[in-house]
Amino acid sequence: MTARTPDSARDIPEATVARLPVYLRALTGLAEGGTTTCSSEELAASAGVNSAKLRKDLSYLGSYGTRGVGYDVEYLRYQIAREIGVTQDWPVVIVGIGNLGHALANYSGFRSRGFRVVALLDADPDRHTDVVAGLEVRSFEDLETIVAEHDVSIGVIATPAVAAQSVADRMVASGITSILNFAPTVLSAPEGVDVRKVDLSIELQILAYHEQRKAGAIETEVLS
Amino acid sequence: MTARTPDSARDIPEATVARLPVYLRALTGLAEGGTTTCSSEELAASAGVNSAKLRKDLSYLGSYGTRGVGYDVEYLRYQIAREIGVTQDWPVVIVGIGNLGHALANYSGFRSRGFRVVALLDADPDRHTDVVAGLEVRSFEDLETIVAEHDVSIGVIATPAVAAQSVADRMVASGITSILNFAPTVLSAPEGVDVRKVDLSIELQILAYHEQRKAGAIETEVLS
DNA sequence: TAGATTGTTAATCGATTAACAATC
DNA sequence: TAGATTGTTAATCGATTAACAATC
Repeated sequence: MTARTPDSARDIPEATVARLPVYLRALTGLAEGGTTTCSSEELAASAGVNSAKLRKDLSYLGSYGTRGVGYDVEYLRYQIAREIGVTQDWPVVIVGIGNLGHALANYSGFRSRGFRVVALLDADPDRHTDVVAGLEVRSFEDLETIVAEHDVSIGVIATPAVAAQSVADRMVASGITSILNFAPTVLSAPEGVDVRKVDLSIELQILAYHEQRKAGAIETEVLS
Repeated sequence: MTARTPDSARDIPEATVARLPVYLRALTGLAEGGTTTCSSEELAASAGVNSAKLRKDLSYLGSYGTRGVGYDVEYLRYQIAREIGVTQDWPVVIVGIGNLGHALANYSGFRSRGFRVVALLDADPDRHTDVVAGLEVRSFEDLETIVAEHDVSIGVIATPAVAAQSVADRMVASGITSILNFAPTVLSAPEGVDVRKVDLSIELQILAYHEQRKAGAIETEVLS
């Protein structure tokens, strides 16, 4: 009867969840470099966070370190991977095989992190002859069949903005419960369906905002 | 002598800055749909946030609404665009013209939001004959010349992870002060240089984490 | 034992939200 | 004036951070 119950994995703060993949990547890097043990200070440095935050984050998962020593790289890596759920294989479908869908289909970082692209779908029949990343581009009409066949729960949307909501609705209807949206539009989805958005131009706009303020500061200096 | 000084644009919270581009997009959508006036409630709905947060965010910029009436869509759109800095044109270079660089170069959302891709660079000479999105792919060696010529302050990195840090260093040396990094690695940059990261697989891992917990919840239900 | 480093506490900081006075 | 909706206040919530007791 210890204080640490196996499934106390319950409420990990969102901010921590978002950093776990970063720690995972850092640990993989350390392991590849031959490091077998590391301190919170070292791991924090390779993940680009401060060590207090790292230790606090890890404390939500359990006590996987050794005081006075640090963390076993391989052991911690496995524990985090298990916590995120990437020790298992996640089948994924990508809808919208334009430039971005093409890039996503070929992105090796998915496969190496537990995601397996099982199908590429596009509404445009002209694309159905294409083979991208070793997969034939199929009709969007095949969505339900594919989701059922491969037990897909994660869908990626890389269509134009106008099509995104109807694709999302159809994904939800077919049984998908997590959506990664690259289309520049806000999607609505029922309770229980997670939607995350990656917006390329928003990141650039945030940089522009700060850049503008830098320029402003210089102007002020020059004028004063 | 009002309470609102034009340059009190000073300290806008980071969380607010990150949402301004979302509001901008929502306003553009409303304008295209023919809406000329909207309430905070309506705008919040199309941006996918709650209205209290929206009003609080807008209050950092100034008082651009009318009590009892709402906001003039076009006026507010302009004010936000000005605040972000996208009323001016930002020249951008993209380094690394693989699948992702290709997609980024062709992404129309950049151009339409005040970003102009002035050059595509790649270290691989085999790619230097390619024309992508109407631009010739040039040698990475041309970076300094291009940055100076077009007064580029924003760089986009879409290279493999191993090359990213050296590309970033070279960008900084050439005068670039904002970097958007798509390579799956943590970049270090000197004080005064902003780095933002977009990591495709991290978003998918966050979804997997939540998906796994849904599955766990179902299992628990079945077992009980 | 002495030195090192974790895991946790508590203080601080920033973000969200509801409620409502101000005001069109 | 009455109704509507903003802009702001204040309370709450969650995230970050420094500091340090626990412990290898």
